[in-house]
Amino acid sequence: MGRPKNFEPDVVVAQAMETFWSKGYAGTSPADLAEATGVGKGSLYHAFGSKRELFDKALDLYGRVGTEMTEAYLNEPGTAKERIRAYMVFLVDMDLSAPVRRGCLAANTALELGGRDTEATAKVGRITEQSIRLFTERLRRGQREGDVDPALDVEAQAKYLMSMVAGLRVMAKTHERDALHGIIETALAGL
Amino acid sequence: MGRPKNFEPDVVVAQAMETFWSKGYAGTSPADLAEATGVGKGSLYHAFGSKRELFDKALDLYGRVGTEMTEAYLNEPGTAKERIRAYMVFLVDMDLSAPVRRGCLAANTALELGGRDTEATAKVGRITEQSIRLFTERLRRGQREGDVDPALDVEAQAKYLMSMVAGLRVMAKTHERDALHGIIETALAGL
DNA sequence: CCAATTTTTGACCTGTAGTTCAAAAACATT
DNA sequence: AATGTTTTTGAACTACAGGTCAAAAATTGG
Repeated sequence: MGRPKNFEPDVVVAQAMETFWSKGYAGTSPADLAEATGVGKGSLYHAFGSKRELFDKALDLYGRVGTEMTEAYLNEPGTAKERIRAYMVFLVDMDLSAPVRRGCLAANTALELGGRDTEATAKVGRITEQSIRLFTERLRRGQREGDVDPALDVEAQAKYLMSMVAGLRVMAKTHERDALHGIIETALAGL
Repeated sequence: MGRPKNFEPDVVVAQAMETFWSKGYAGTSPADLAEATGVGKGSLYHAFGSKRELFDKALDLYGRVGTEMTEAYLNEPGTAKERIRAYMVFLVDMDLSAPVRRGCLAANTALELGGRDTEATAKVGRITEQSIRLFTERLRRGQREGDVDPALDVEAQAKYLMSMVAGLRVMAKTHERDALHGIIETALAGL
């Protein structure tokens, strides 16, 4: 009962995510969010409480979608190295093909809010850990299947790969496709 | 002639740099800058024109200081690998020992303003290129001195190292010293 | 159709960002 | 000490950020 919502909360969160992604947290105003979602400011506040709470949901969504994509890429047929390379190339190409170079929402948040905003930082930390876990699992599987050196310290390698991904997405703000692809090859030479 | 300034512009730029570094560009208000520098808002505008122009000077200073430090670290006695490792460890430890995790001003700027603000992005790009050049030169020297494989593609390796540094400084927002040092070791295993 | 409930709308409010400016202050020169 | 020059000070101003609220609108149940 009651008047029905004329928007889908999930799609509003997704639209908000896009906006925060493009403009940053501080750079996104309630008016921006209203315009991006097509929902009135008042309604947004009624539904989500505050800009910050909406951002939290957006960041959660980003983490879920990112995890799904990572999982999907890593688990397609191929060796661990091939799949990790494909994943990195995908990320870089995605960054570069977007009209505005927005990088990684989690990394952006870490750099914009990190240190001051403990909750946001913790959330980014969890997203990061999740990615590291996926890399770890994929490398272990590679060891079982024989395409990854059994002596490799997979935990250390996974953290290294995570760091690599973060670095690539920073570099994507200033560098071109060829340079980035070259970095990927260099980074994976040891695998 | 005329009333003398009661502040050193260079010092003010340095203080502004620290503030932007800690709080980000959008997160730093003119009032913050006045407090950090001890100079009245009006005087700041009189001397620097706008928040944006002051930020430009701060970013330039950051680039110069960063380049000097990189040069100093890379050129102390030791092999290329040893010196690059020492430099990375230094950066990470510096990030971690600061009371507030502020990362790298250039990377922060790239992520906060990158894509929208072309001039800031270009400036970050130049700082990045400078670092890459220093890595390249140090690796070449290593080749001459016999501690770096002569077959190594030093340009590609230098870009890779730059990306690594960027990644490490993002990771420094959420991870601990041990993990970061581990990443450095993994990253340098191929050298 | 009335009551109860929930959402929307749009006006409104407080605080601060970013900037400007007029007047006073501090110097050098004559 | 009067003049010209440059800087400081502090108030003032516009715009917008972030958020609140009262009233209207849209629904369901009785």
